[in-house]
Amino acid sequence: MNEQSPRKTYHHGDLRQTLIAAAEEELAEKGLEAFSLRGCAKRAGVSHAAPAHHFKDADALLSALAAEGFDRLRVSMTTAMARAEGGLEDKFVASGVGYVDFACANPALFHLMFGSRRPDHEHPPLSDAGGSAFGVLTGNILAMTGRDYATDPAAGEDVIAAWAMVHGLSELLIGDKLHLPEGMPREAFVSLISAIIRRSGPRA
Amino acid sequence: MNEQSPRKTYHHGDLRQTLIAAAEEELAEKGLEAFSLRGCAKRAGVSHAAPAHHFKDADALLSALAAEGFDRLRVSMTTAMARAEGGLEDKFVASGVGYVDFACANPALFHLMFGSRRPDHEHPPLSDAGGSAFGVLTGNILAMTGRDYATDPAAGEDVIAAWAMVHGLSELLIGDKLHLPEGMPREAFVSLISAIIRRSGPRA
DNA sequence: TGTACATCAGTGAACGCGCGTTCACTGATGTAC
DNA sequence: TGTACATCAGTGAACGCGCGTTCACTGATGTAC
Repeated sequence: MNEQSPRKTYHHGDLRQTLIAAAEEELAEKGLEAFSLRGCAKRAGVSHAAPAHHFKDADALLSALAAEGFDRLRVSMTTAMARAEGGLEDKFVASGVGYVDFACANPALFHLMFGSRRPDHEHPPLSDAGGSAFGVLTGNILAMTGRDYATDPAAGEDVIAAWAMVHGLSELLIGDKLHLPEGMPREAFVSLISAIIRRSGPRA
Repeated sequence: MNEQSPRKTYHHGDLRQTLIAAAEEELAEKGLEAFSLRGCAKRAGVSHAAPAHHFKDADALLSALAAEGFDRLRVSMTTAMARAEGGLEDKFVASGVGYVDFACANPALFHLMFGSRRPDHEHPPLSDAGGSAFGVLTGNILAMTGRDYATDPAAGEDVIAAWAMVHGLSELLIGDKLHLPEGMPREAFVSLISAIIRRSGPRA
């Protein structure tokens, strides 16, 4: 759905979801700084006043997009785990690679999710999605150490260390701060970040 | 120098530096998304056309501010190291705490330095300042392992691991993603992040 | 030391732009009877 | 099944706003002689 292909009906049908997709495009191309509701409406092929029927303002649209981002982050982590061979630690490392891969594939969205105060992170659809992604990490720590983050304060250090490591890798890669060899093969890349993520894991 | 206290002379004297300070205020209060050159000029107490004599555009001003940020980041790291007691590893950990402290004290500036494409990171004043801060980290790795990042590819993993960990901690803390206990004493905070940073350090 | 003049730094009015918001409207859909 | 009506979703013109940019200007400073 875009401005090139005008709709046949007066009503759109699924403008809400179309606007979220348009917002992702807008964000990826213009960045958060130049993001505008009018731009999203144009991409969705509707008049600039139409979005008001679905989202109170730009921040509400960005909140919905961020929630979708957290869902996709969770899926990226669990998919990578499901594909991984080996033991619990290998699953844990794979989930971290999934986290980093998501960030590298969706830099602007990742930035919205973690580096912006525009989405309302207290709003249940968003906080729930964030909590579910976080749950993948705490679940892995629980499986490896037997310590439950929800009830055992001692699990905190393991959880923070693992999260900070994958998050830092993601941010530095997105910001192109790590000058990795040009055209580094995927295999070597995964091997490098896996070794680093493993280092952040719970103590044996 | 601000709009409350009008200058006595027609010429400002040091508008360039005043504008950088004003830009930092503007950034901290409004964020990158609402940052404007007119706002900086107003804070500096000059007409909105005056900055053009010192900076080509807003991005040039932000580049100068980012360079200053990297200088201050480096100082935060080296100061923390100088104060630390113990061996090389303790110095290394202290430099990481200095990194995290800088980020927490200057969230908007940190965001400009690492999360924005608006500053020109290739411009020598900025890339040099960034390189110097990075040099503190590689210097510590060299001191601990004997491996020189500049010449020894094997040092890369240690450097990336350490940087990613402190950077990830910084971002998560700034974004208020880690729900640390309310009013956690400084000592406990330092102890927690020190343990985590130590985990990312070079292998014994 | 004075004077003339070039250059520099800051002013303030004017401009066009894209933004969010409002509003009366219209076309489409759903529901009561 | 048909009709009347309420509600919903999208339109397009209008608004005021702050933005960056341009421009002729003016006051201050530096320099040549």
